[in-house]
Order: sequence, then structure tokens, then C-alpha cells
Amino acid sequence: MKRTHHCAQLTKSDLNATVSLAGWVDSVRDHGGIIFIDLRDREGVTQVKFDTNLRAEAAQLKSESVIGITGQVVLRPDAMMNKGLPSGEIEIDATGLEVFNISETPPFPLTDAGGDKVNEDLRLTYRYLDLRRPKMQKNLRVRHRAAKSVRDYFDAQGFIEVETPALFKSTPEGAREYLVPSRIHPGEFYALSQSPQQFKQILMVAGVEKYFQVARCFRDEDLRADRQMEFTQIDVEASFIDREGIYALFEGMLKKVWKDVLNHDLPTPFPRLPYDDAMNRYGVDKPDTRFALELVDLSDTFKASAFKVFASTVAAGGCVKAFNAKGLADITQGELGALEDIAKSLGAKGLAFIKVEGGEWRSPIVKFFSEAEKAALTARLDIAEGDIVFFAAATWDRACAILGRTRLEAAQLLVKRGKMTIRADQWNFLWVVDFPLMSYDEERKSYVATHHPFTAPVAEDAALLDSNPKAVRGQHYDAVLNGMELGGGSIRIHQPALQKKIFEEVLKIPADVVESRFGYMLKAFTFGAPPHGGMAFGLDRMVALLCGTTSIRDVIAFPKTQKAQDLMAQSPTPVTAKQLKELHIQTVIPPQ
RNA sequence: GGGGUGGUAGCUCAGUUGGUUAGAGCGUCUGCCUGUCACGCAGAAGGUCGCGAGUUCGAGUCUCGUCCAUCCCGCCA
Repeated sequence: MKRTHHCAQLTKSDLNATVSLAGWVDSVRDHGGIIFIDLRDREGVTQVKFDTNLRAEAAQLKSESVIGITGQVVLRPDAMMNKGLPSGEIEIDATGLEVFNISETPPFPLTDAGGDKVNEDLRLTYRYLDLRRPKMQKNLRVRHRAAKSVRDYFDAQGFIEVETPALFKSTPEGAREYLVPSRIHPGEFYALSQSPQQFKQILMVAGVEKYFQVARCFRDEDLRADRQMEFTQIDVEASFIDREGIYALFEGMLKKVWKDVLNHDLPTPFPRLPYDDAMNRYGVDKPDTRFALELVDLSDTFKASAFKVFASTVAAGGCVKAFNAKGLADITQGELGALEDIAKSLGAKGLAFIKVEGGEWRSPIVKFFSEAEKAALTARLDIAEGDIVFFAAATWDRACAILGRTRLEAAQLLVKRGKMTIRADQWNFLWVVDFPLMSYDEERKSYVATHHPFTAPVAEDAALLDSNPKAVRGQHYDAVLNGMELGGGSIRIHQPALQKKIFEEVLKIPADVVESRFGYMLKAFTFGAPPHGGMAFGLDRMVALLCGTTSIRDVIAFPKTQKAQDLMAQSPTPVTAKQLKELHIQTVIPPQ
């Protein structure tokens, strides 16, 4: 029996044709004298009818069994047409049945709706069943379609895909790495590449000019909904390009991907938002701009306030910020408590608020406010009946973090009440630009690169490198979509002297360490490094948003759990003493 | 490393103030049924209440510990 068609391919136009289908039994409806089976393959579902001779054999079938059938395409009786299915006007009158495998009863329902509710550990243990669900099949295809679209785009733009090593050397400045012991060099280690960053810059020195790679990257950091230990990035680097060139390049890529995958026309160019504005208005460097609830700085209003908590914060160089969660005055005690807990976990002492109910301001702090302060609040925050305003008084970055997070939580509460909608298919892309090149690390008592040490400073700020490193902006940019950071990149430093100065004088990395870690790169740059820049763009995150989810586990075929385990294959595992010996490794297991 | 949520039948969940034999829907199994498409009807089986300790006359319920999943903070140059 050879398959002639896919399920869902057959329609009224195939009437009377003799066809063979193969796939999985989606459901069995046994009416005694007649049995209907929905046969499912990766393209869809078709109803197969068994009566007379094959009835007994068909009655033995269970859900998820794999069968092949032969039969004639026939029209269903008028009243029995299923308008909900593409193949709903016809059915296959089976004349042949081949059973390839009877299935055990699956441990959870393989429907979209049923499977979505199932505990994720069970789905991951039986990932091959989870992936059979139409939604997961669709996600795999969207990922394939998006990756192909990306490859076609960069090819058309003159980029060539170059593979760089997964086994690199350890670069402890960055993310924690997966170390790989060397058998041939006792006591020495490779590290799995956390990014092709250094190789792609070397490729620019090598004269490749336009490089890209759909690259697997590895980072030994804690996992999250949008972070796996191994993930895929669209890695790009080009010579003789500036920031505007990169923006246009990636806007073109995203326009094509959205068209190819969703048939949606993305408007370009994307808005640009300076880092300071992003922080001041949204409290994060990856704002979700699908809704407002923007932060307002009230430091001026409260610098001489009778409310000492606010006044003293401003006097100490901090700021007072607030935002109006319009319409959320009906927040419950429990929800308010949860918001407070979040604020406290971000360093707030509490979460001050003003509710407006029945024309009155209800608040533990409003008694301290003067009439002038109240008037200023009303005007600047557009306060009206049913609103609740949240405040944070702290250092600038802390106040931003507290309210940035509270803003997102408040938005969820408003969505839950039906007072606001955040559409998953509204695509608010933006470029966040003008990041500070350096930030001061209080623990290490030194400057650290905000992104990475290869980022070039903005030309007109370069003179400040010695006098005021914090004020130097980097030629860095982040691509943000609906509150998720999709990618980041920069124009790089291509002058070896400047790169050396950043390493040694600004970041205070000892010269011998610079030499052992980056010596080869600095040396390469002395042989004619072109000006260059690029971007690392998260494929998993992009595909997740294309699929309408925020968890990249839904778009990775075999993801790990938050404890970094593969529940299906059951990794990691201990290894034999022989293996360890060969690798010159001894393990020390901490006591339980 | 820290905080939140959850873990009760194969799945999803309910389980009141600590009190008799722990329930529902779906699924599974058996029987009936020739037009269903979430088929229907009748019946049945199915439980280490995550695990361990404690309090109590008595624990699914309270306390402590622990494991797992998930969300977040730290972390992710």
C-alpha cells in the first residue's frame, strides 16, 4: 500500500477516486454497524468510514494507532457534511486496512486545547506525543519557515553563511560557560561557544565583508521562559556599515519574515527610543509599548514636600516616580499585596499608592500632600475616578526597575478585568539606542562593559573615555518587540589601540590577561581590520512571538526544564570512572 | 542563591472549621447501537492525596523538611 494523498488534501473534486492514506487514528466513533475514524497525518484530518467487511478489524483500533487505508472518495449525505473541516464534504469508504502499530493509550490528550493544560513535565517526558499535537506541529513549521526566510534574505543581500566552532576557548568575562575537558591536553578545557562574537569579527578581518550564521549558542546560566541553556541566534556581521545600515538590514529581514510566515506587512522603519527615554517612560530597556501607563518623574514636585520619604529621597540624589494604572482602583487586597512583594523584592521599602473611589483620594500617604502637590499630581498623571497611582522613591535605576515591573503587573490585572487589551498580533518593534558604553559595578569597584567590550563608543563621546566613562554612549542597539529583547548588536571597535585602551585602562583588565584572552584578536586587528558592526538576533524568541507564545520551549523541539534536565532522554547522567579517567577529571559531589 | 504559584484517579480539577467509605468531567474497559464527527446509551474498573517527619483520639486539610514543574529576582560580557 503506497500513500497517494495526505489527509485534508482530498475534497469534492476527488470524488470517486481510489486513494491510499496513512497516519494516526485521531478518534474512533463506533456505531456498531458502522465505524468512523478520523485519520490524522501532519497535514490534517480526514474521516474514514468502515462498514460491512472491515468493521471488525476497525473496531480493534485505538487512538494514536498507525494505519494505512485504501478506499474510494465518496460524498457524505447532505445532512452529514461537516462545514468545520476542509475535508468535511467527503469521506473515504475504506476497502483496505493495514495496521502498522497499535498504540498504548496516551498519558494525556493530544488535542490543542487539552494538551495546553497538561503539566509541562508530563509533556516533556513524552515530548514525541506532545509534538504530535497540531499546535506543536505548526510551531515546528513556523520555525522552519522563519529560518528559511532568514537564510534566503541574507543570501539575497550578499551575505554568506560561515560556520564557526562550537568548541572555543574559555572567556570568563562573559556568561558562565559549559566547559569541555580535553583528552589530549590533560587539565585543559575548551568552552562551548556562548556566541560567535570573536570569530565573526575575525571574519571581517579575513575579508568576508558580509557574514551570517544561524548559530547554536550555549550559556550555563539559570533558565527562564525565554532562556534555554542552548539556543539559536541569527548572527550577523558586516564591514563598512554604520548603525543606520544595520537598522535597515534587520528591518528588511523582519519585514520579509513577517510576510513569509504570517503574510503580514510590517511598517518600517521602526521607531528609535534612546535608552534614557525607555527607562524614564517605561522603567525598562525593553519596553512593551502596546499600552501606555507611562512613568512620570515627580522629583521636582516633591523635593520640598512635607512627606519626608519623598523629599529626603530627592535630597539624596534619588527620584520620585509614579504612574497611573487607569481604572485599577478596584484592585483586591491580595493583588495589591502581590504587587508590594514584587516591589520589595526589587528594593522598594513599600509600594505607595493613591486610589480614587467615590470622588475621594484613598491613600496612606495623601494626608502629607499639600494642595499644590495634589493639583500637580492630578495634572501630570491625569488622575480620575477609578484610577490608582503607584509611587516609587529610590535611586533612579531602582525606581525605574520597581515601577517598570509594577507597570507590567498592573497591565496584566487590567487585561484580566477586560479593561485593557494587549493583542498578541500587534507588532510594536522598536530600536533602543544610545546605551551607556560602561556602567559602574559596585561589587567589583570598576567599570564594566554594559554589553561587551568590543562595542565602539559614539564618536563625539569618545573624548570622555578618560574623564567620565559613564557618560560615554556606545554605538549599541537593541531590537525590542512587545517587551521582549529580540537582539542586540553594535558597531565594533576596529582600531587595535582603542580596543587595548578599553580593555586595560577603562575596564582595568591586567595586560597579561588581555594578552592571553584577546591577544590573537588585537594582533589580527593590526593587519588591516575594516570598520564593522553586526547583530545577534534570537531566533527562538522571534519564532515564539510569531507563534503567539512567550515561552521558547514551545518552539524548541526538545527543550530542557528550568533545572536544565531533559525529562525524555533523562540527561544529564553520571558517567563511568573510565570516561572520567580518560579525560583526567575527578568529581567532587557535594553532600546532600 | 532568593521569592511566588502549583503537585489529590491516566488527564484536568473540586475537596467547607482537622472528623463516616476522598468526589466530578474527560479518558480507559465491558455491553448495545449503520451517519457520527467532543457520537450516544447502560454499566464497571481506577487513589502511597509528590515524598519524609511532626502535632493530634483523628491529617488530603495544620507545622517543619524535602523533591519536581512553572513564573520572577539575582545571573545572562
